Amino acid sequence: MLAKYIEEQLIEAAIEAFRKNLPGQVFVEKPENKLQLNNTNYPDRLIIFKIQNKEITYFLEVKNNITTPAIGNLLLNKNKLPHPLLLITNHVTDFLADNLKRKNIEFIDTAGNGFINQKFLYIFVKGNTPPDIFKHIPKNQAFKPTGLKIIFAFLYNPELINKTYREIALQADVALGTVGWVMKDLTKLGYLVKIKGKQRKLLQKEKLFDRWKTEYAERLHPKLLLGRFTGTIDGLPLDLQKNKNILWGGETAAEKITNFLKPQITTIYAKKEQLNEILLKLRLKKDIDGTIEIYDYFWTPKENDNEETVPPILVYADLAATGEQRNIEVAGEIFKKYVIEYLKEN
DNA sequence: GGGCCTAATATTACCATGGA
DNA sequence: TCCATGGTAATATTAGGCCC
Repeated sequence: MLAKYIEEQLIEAAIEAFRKNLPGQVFVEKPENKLQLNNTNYPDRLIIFKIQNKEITYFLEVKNNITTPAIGNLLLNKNKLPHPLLLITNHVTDFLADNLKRKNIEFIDTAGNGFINQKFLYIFVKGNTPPDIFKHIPKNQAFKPTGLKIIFAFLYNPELINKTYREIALQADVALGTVGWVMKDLTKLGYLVKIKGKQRKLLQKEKLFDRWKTEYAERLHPKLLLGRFTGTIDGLPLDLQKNKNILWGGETAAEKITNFLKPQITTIYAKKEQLNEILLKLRLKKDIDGTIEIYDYFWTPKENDNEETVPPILVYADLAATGEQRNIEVAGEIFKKYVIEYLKEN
């Protein structure tokens, strides 16, 4: 989550830059009252453009940087809203501008680039560079890779929230000191409170998950990739499955859960130390363009967990991260059917 | 591409506190 | 007093940018 003052600065700068593209034609209003939206955690504000006696209302989605996974999340969210969604971001590169345009995601950035596609107004500007002040915006510890591991551990196993820092560090596979940083951050951001003296409680789980899945895809998921391979896979090695050391993920897991998707990429999550054994058993060959991806199995499975796929929250995050329309639709189904269970407030 | 420098991030080791 | 726990300063590691 961006700090509020940075978010405000981004909005102001982007609007100002956008105004310069159309001098004298744009008026902006920001309603004072925060909106209450059913079944939607964000965005929490809207913006009204008045152009040539016509008016359009947008919900705002503010991002420091926009990436493929973030685009996937925007596609997931934009159809839930009663008004169109306007992305405000630091900088949209030429490539990204074309990509957003193709996916009909409207945006403006601090450099003056933008894409507006309404019946009475069409604007597409790209190629401008942003001002220096927005180049380095600090991130919260909670949404750095180790923090993301901890948040996942809490969402996957809610009981962990009231374990000791040492137990949390062990389960999430991070250092003890990291837990302290992350807990402090989550409290500061309003996702964690202490009740009845010592009990901890996770708040706004859906909002936290929404943020997690975006940051996971951008910051942790790429780090977990152990390699890409080619070969033919008929099934997972049974002995490794029994020990819960190897699971299907991504599109492959989505296919097994929903039967809707025909996977183009085979995704496997496995313990790093067993990679060589897996490659031998499945006869896989390293290939940077291969369609079999193996990721590091970074969490600790629950005792009673006997699934052959990774937890649905991870399947959902993996699908959203691809930014592919066909995966986004299946991700939506998985959310309604499975993910929502993990996000219930207790 | 390699070497260097710097900043960001993660871990380790230690300290303070509170309860038994 | 001892031990478990939460908290944090110091240190190590990693990543990214720049120059040659």
